[in-house]
Amino acid sequence: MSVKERKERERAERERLIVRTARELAEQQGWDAVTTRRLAERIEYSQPVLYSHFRGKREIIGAVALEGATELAVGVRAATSGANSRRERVAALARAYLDFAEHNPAVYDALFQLDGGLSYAQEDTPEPLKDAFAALLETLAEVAGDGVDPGPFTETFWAALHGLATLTRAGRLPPEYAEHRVELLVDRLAMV
Amino acid sequence: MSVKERKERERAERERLIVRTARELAEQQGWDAVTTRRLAERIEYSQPVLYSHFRGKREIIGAVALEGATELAVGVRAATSGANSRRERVAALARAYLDFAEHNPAVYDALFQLDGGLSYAQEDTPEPLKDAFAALLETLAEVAGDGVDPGPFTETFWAALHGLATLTRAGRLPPEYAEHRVELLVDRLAMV
DNA sequence: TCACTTGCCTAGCAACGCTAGGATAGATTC
DNA sequence: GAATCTATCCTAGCGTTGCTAGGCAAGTGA
Repeated sequence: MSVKERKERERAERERLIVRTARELAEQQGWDAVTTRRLAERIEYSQPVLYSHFRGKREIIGAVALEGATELAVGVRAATSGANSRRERVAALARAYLDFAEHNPAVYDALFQLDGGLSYAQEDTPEPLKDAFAALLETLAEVAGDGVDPGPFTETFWAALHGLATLTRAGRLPPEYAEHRVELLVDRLAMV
Repeated sequence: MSVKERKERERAERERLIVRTARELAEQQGWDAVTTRRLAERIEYSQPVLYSHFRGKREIIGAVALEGATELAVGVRAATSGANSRRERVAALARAYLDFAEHNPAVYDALFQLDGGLSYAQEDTPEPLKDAFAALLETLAEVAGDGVDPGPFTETFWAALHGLATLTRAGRLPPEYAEHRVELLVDRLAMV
């Protein structure tokens, strides 16, 4: 049975290779450059191999998104755990979120801009996505304010961060006041 | 010379037809369905005719975006002009913005999600885009708060609205608390 | 009437996502 | 050790995309 196990291991390894390569390619040249042909060439297999691991390009994007969600959650928790006041925690959360979006634009797109075939905000939502939201909720719940439901409050704060992240990166917002905008968000939205 | 004038008129008319048709098709079936072939068929001309008006598909998206920017500005100004208090004006602005995004998803995408080849937040930014931002600024400047630059404040508020609009429509936010989220944004961000 | 310009269409290119079907290499059986 | 069977992977190709070259025909001016 060890032959079968070895093959399964190799197969899993190749799947990780596909996701990693897709991510690298997307970060280097954008998702438009991630074609099935180019991706296949980079992993040194033929195109149809991709389809033995994923239903299609969409599912590959989804796999990158899930990887990103896990990292985002880790990043946010790491940033907030080092802060001592509620105000500092919220600011750290905002900066960690925007940093992630800035330094991993392709992954961020896979998560929140592109169609990766994932379901959001539902029962069958994949665990990494739920957990990323939970990471935000943990810090934001304590600054929602009296009588304000932490869920919708987190959603609103998150939406604001998402707007800043996407509009800034798309060149729709001038970069000079970036820090000022974050301060505004933290000081006004959070009840600290 | 009247022959030449007639031809110019007809040409301008056909250009409007292209933009209008692209917009209709995009609203009906999404931008993915707006292929040059389908678009050409709908306007009852051949594909290359499109390229005698626009450099490519991107520029057609850009044209739809500019049309949308004008309408968005009109909508926001109409909504705010009917409100009597600062609080009401900001709330009306937020609702008008989100209504526009909800009822014209394809146009909204052309404006803020897709690449229409337009430049934003710069000197050479097309007038309709500048004016749409100005429409937001007019109402939001009066609630920025003491010592807060209205520009970055408007940018921040806008980003929050944009986040709500896109995440809601993409199914990333549950629809049930939509109104609650708007209230939060208005009550907290604006100094009313 | 003839030349010329203008405007449009047919046909085709390279690249896309995805798939059918055949070849080959390895495991299993006798 | 030879034969068969299975699983794995590749070649080739389909239909579609954005975009363009080249030719035809209708209308303009001499």
